[in-house]
Amino acid sequence: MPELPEVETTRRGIAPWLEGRTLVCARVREPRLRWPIADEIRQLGDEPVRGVRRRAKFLLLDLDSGQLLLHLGMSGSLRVVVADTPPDKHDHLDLVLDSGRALRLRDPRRFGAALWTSEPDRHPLLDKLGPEPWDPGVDGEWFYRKARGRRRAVKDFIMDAGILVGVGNIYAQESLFRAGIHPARAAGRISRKRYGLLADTIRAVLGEAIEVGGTTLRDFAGAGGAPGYFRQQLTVYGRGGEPCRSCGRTLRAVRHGQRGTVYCPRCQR
DNA sequence: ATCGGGACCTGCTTGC
DNA sequence: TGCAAGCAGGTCCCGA
Repeated sequence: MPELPEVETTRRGIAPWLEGRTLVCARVREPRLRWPIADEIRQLGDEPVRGVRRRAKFLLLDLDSGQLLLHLGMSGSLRVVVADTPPDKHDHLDLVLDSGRALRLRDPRRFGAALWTSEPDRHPLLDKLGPEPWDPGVDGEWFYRKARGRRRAVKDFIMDAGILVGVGNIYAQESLFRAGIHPARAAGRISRKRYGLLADTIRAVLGEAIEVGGTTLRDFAGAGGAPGYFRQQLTVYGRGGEPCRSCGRTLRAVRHGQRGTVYCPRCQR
């Protein structure tokens, strides 16, 4: 479900309910997520929430004793609920607040995570991450240098969180279409100029998706339950076999690795 | 060093 | 209508 725009939409939705409030306790119903829910989280009590930030697709809750990291994986979502609301089958974790509300993590596939670090922003999983798409220096020249000698498909390259964070399967396809780049083209065989366009395009696509509250697929909704509206702006994702909105040619759907990929064989080279 | 593939899960859609 | 296969937004880790 969540790519960067969905995570950022979630962050904006939950932050006003958390910041300035005190976390009273955590209730763990199912600790078996991608990694077991950290013991430190179970033992939390009476800690003011100093901030709710995002790094890549992690949500970071800054507390005085350390930092709680939440990842939504493929199917995770966060809602703010009245604390005694009966949990759904897949509601694995509640962070109970002094306001009588709780931040509730739901994740049917359990690819998500709830982790802990006593050193803010220094969890091992954060250390290997590349820059955010909006970080200064992420431009055509930067991509071009990073891609030197690489033969792998540019789609895989831009989805590699060690290179750049925040580009998942939906927005990789959308960005490559808008930039006119074939998803299977070798990363090392793209010019500075085209990478410059791609860098701008990735920021534009992600930015537009954040502005409209992300993409609603299946059951994604923001923290308040409102759907995201980027779905209406998807140009290639999920449209294999349908006509290209730019040239009319039939969009091709292929499988690259294990992931579906749709592109226009005429507009993307 | 770089890469491709498998693995982790459940639920919904599709096709026989 | 029932059942199985296929597919889904992420990403770590392994072996080649």
